[in-house]
Amino acid sequence: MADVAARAGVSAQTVSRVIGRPEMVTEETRKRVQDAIRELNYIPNEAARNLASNNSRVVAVVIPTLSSSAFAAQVKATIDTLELRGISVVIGNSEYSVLREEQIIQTLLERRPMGFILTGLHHTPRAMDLLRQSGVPVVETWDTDARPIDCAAGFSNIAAGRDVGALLLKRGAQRIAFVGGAASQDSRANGRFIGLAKAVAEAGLPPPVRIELVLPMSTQDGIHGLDAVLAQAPLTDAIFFSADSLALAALLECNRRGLRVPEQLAICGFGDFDLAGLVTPSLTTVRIQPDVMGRTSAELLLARVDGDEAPTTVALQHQLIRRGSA
Amino acid sequence: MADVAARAGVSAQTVSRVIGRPEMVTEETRKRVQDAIRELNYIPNEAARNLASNNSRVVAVVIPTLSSSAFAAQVKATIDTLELRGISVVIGNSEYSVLREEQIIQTLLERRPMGFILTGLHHTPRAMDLLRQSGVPVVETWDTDARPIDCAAGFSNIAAGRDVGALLLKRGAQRIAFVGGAASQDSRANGRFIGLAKAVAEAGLPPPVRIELVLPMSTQDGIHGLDAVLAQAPLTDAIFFSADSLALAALLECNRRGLRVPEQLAICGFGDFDLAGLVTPSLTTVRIQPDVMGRTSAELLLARVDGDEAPTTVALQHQLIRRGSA
DNA sequence: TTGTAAGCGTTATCAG
DNA sequence: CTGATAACGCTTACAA
Repeated sequence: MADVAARAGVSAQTVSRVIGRPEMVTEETRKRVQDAIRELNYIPNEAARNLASNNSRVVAVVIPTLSSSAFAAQVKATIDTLELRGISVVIGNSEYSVLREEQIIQTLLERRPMGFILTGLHHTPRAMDLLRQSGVPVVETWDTDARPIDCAAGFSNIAAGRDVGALLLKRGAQRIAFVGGAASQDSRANGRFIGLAKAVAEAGLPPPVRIELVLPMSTQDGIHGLDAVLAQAPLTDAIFFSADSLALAALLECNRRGLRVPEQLAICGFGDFDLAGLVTPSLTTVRIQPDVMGRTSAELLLARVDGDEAPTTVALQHQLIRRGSA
Repeated sequence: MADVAARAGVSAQTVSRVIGRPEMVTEETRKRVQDAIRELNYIPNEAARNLASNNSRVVAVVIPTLSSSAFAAQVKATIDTLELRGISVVIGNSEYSVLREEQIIQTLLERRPMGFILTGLHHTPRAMDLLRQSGVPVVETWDTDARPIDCAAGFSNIAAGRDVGALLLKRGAQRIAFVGGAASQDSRANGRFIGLAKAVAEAGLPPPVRIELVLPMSTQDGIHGLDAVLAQAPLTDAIFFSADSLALAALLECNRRGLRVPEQLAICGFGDFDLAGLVTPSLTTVRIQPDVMGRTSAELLLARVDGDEAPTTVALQHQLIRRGSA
């Protein structure tokens, strides 16, 4: 920066201004400085900037995994939104473990991020302490069924589960099963189960059979879930899978086995993956727009950072997509 | 840090050592300092560390998009590998544009990353200049068909395309078509086409029809590609799609239309997505292990940073997965 | 509008 | 093994 200043015949401070608040500098001076910057290929040192200005221009995003198209889409939208403001995103993978999440939060805190975007409302007490003490804004996503630390941009898994239950019942299902990530690892999936169970209970039917898959899970686990359901409750006439990947695998497996969907077994997924509408029968599912969640959570965080009076919870709506499989 | 030092009755420097090189401090002193750190909830300031040590502990990863399971898997593996060493990953989304990539590289350079992991071997001249001048190690992925800036961890798209061509020909295909991202946007897909065209030429057949899709593309585009091929070359008997998502969409559409795969139309994808083996007929495709690429590129970068004599190019092998669709 | 001085919180370096 | 001192490259705050 000193070199640039010398070359432009100004002080370092003026160079700093040209970079940070160009409008504070005469057009002529500005031009001279910008030329010098270009000629010297000067690239500001962000660490020095952070240290002096106490602003990292970094947002930390912690998700359970990147190998789910929904989380990937969410993160992509977050990155795109923040990139426009010159903010970088650092990603933490918790692998569906709140303990790892805590560890990651602690490490990322060293970068003094402008804020955290977390997945879900459930974290270790220590993680919440760390967050609170540091005073960084926190946006929680994917869940609005409990009180957020600070604010949230998500949807109600319970409501979504209940809607699925209602649809399945309306379709005539009597013995509904649920296949999803273990409740202890995935509280969002658990919320969907709770909603489903509520709808089933209200209809006066016995509680749904539940298969808990150990996370991280693969698409293949959809077949394992199907098998587990059929082994445990052979009369099951409808299965709600907590993710489309699982539902799709199961649906295709049913086709292969000659098990008629939805006549013998109705199937409902969650997430509305790209292929959901293309398989036969097409997959009934729930659309949640992870990209909107990614963008909204970023905007909410920015509003918090700017001190705007941001809403505590942005409730995104899920949408039941009724297709052929249920 | 001063507070911690005071509380532990040592100098700030000793606190720094306990954090950075604990082995240089007596066990007793170390313990005292660690207690003080815990009691005061001290969290080091990474920006100050970066500035003083001239080491950002950040690696920049630039990919075309995160909404492709292959790139997501790659990035996940990279994050997991680097996390172990306390290195954070910042992600840039180029949206398949080398211009945006250049812009992103310039911005990320401000963070003085330990290195860059880029996608492909094709970048703007200015981007390459920026990289060279900054002197950061660069690992390029997804392509080994040209000379890397620094080093590469990828596979040969040309070889993969050629293998697909050979398989399709062996299967009896006479009129092969290719559907993939526009060559100007996706040089990797272009490589696959080149390989395919080579195999076809060697067999003495007319060059394959080629449909270029504008990126970013959706799964649905697989159907558009299929339609475009059939419109342009109705006698086509085999299509090579540059991504499984496209191939899967097309395959399912063929099923719906009663177009028999592979009898009337053989289909080959690329990437071996989760569902590839589950559809009927199962999808013939090419496996490339993006997770291995993500891990390997990270390791290669670390080796470069450590000054180890790392190989210039790590050639990962693709694997033809012959299934039912071709 | 521009410049000067004083940090920002840490690590490198050298001395003890 | 531990401590003192001087950076690291920039921005804030104030002065001119």
